Amino acid sequence: MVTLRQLRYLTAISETRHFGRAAKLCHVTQPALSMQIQDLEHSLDVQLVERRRGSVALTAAGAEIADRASTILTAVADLENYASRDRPALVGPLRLGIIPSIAPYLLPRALPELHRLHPDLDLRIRETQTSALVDELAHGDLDLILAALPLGRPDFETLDAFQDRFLVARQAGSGRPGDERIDPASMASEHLLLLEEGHCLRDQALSVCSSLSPGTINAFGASSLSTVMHLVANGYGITLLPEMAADIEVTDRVELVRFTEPEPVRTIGLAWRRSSTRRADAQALAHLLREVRA
Amino acid sequence: MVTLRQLRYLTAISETRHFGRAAKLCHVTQPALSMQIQDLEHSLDVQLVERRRGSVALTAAGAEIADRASTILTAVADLENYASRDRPALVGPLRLGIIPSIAPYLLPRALPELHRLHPDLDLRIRETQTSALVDELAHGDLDLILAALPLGRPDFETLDAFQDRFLVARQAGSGRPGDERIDPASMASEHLLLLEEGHCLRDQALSVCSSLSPGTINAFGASSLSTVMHLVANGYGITLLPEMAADIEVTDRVELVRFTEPEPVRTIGLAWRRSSTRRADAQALAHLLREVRA
DNA sequence: CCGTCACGATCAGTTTATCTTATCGACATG
DNA sequence: CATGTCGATAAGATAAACTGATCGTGACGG
Repeated sequence: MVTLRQLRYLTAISETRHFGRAAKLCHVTQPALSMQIQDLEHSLDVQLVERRRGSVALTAAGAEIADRASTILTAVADLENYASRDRPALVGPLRLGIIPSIAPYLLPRALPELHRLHPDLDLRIRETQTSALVDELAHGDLDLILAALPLGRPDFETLDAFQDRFLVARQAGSGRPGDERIDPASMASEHLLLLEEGHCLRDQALSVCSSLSPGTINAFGASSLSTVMHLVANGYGITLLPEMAADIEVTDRVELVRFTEPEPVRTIGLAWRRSSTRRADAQALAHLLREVRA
Repeated sequence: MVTLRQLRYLTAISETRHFGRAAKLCHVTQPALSMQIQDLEHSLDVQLVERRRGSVALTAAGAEIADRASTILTAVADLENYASRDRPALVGPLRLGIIPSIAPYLLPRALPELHRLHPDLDLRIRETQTSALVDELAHGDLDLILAALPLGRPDFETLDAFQDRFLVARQAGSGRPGDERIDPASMASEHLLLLEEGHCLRDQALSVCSSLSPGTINAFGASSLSTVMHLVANGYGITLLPEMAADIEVTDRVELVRFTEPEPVRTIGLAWRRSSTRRADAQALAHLLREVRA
């Protein structure tokens, strides 16, 4: 009979590729884990692990089973959390993922408030790009992510927090006086600086300026908005700046111009696994985010 | 710590609403089951079952947890089956659901052949309407269903087996000679006989004859095609007959007329849970079904 | 009003599962 | 060839789970 314990041990093997370390991960001794894996192999009648000199590897079947096991364990974890579904929101551990184009600008304002209003919240923050956050959320390594929506994941539930305008940032004094608004279509001739591949902000900026020919795009994307803005300040080009970053990234060597109506925006919101029970947390957090932004 | 055993026992309670019978279902004694349920309630810190005089009922939380438990147990069962994924197809137990407008016409031809070619197949057939089959497949009570596609379930994988033409069946001699084909739009004035609500064939017929006003539809749907055809034979109206039923349902008091091009068809195919490992079975079965139809 | 029944809870004792510690054997590496 | 790493195995301890007997409560019938 397959047990959850066996599945847990198998996923530990899958993560560590090492019996000893997997055992430590599961807080048991190595023989205990070895035996459970053997039991699992016998009850499924398939070899799951290749014990080779030097290192272990999962067989094809082992990888597939480990993958399914991981899904099942996440479902069980969500079931366990469901019990405490009507506890007050924002209490206890919460693993929150945030994309890099939000975290540095929102956290300084949100964290003090969050700590003041919800002192019992044990927040663990992870900052990385959307695709990694999505994977980790699906896998159960995160409880909630804050990113630009939509994510296109039917297994997630989402909640819009607010809209964030895109502005054009250019070197101070480089614009003709009097042109107060910029038409996205008119940006074709400018030198647009962008983040490197993988940042959703890059894709959003490109879709705002869809008329740009690929040749005018800076091939060497920067890895942080801060770097991009320093380039802008020194006249290397222009960029699209999310409004929420304006406070922090804008110096007096840079000026901001709004787009013509309808102004392009990105929708910032929260997402969680449908099977998890984080709606209350998401709603409370979204409310707080709207507050600190105002 | 939640265990699969506890989840199994809970689903048994959910199905039987009775500790004793649930225990029998799980092949344990009642105290064993009672204790596991109590353990589960303690580890989730929620009351799952209301022990009332006379009968037991699940609490709201209990119902939700039982539902999740059932999903998890299905996933585990599929994981267990995955091990034997590359065994020969159509061997061992296979629970197959078939809709009523297919089963009586295809089974007489398919079953002998199936038995001849796959003597080791232990086939259990369930015949009921699509919606029930879909629920049972999702729940893990069936392995495969044969129905009119699409089913609109992203958690299912499907395989088209063949197309089945719709024909018009009317009382013999009731048509004007020489009109060899019927235009779906021209059926507005006829008296269309249909199966009762819930049969997908009824909905398909209605969509073929979309121009029909609701008033001309027979309000008292029959519960079997056979009954409908007897009504047709006696001049009570006409009906749409799937071509595969023609052999069996058509007598010399009934005549069939084909529709004008493009002839309306239904797509018959197989569906299984994405997480299960029934593609090989489905492919083999679809192949055999195409053979016996030819 | 009391005996009986149905049903879930509880208890005691046994069986089974799982764990730990100690050790083995195979294979590297210096 | 000594040493270290790693997974398997063995023996005994501990924990989990089960059975069979029994209890307590409420329903029902005479």
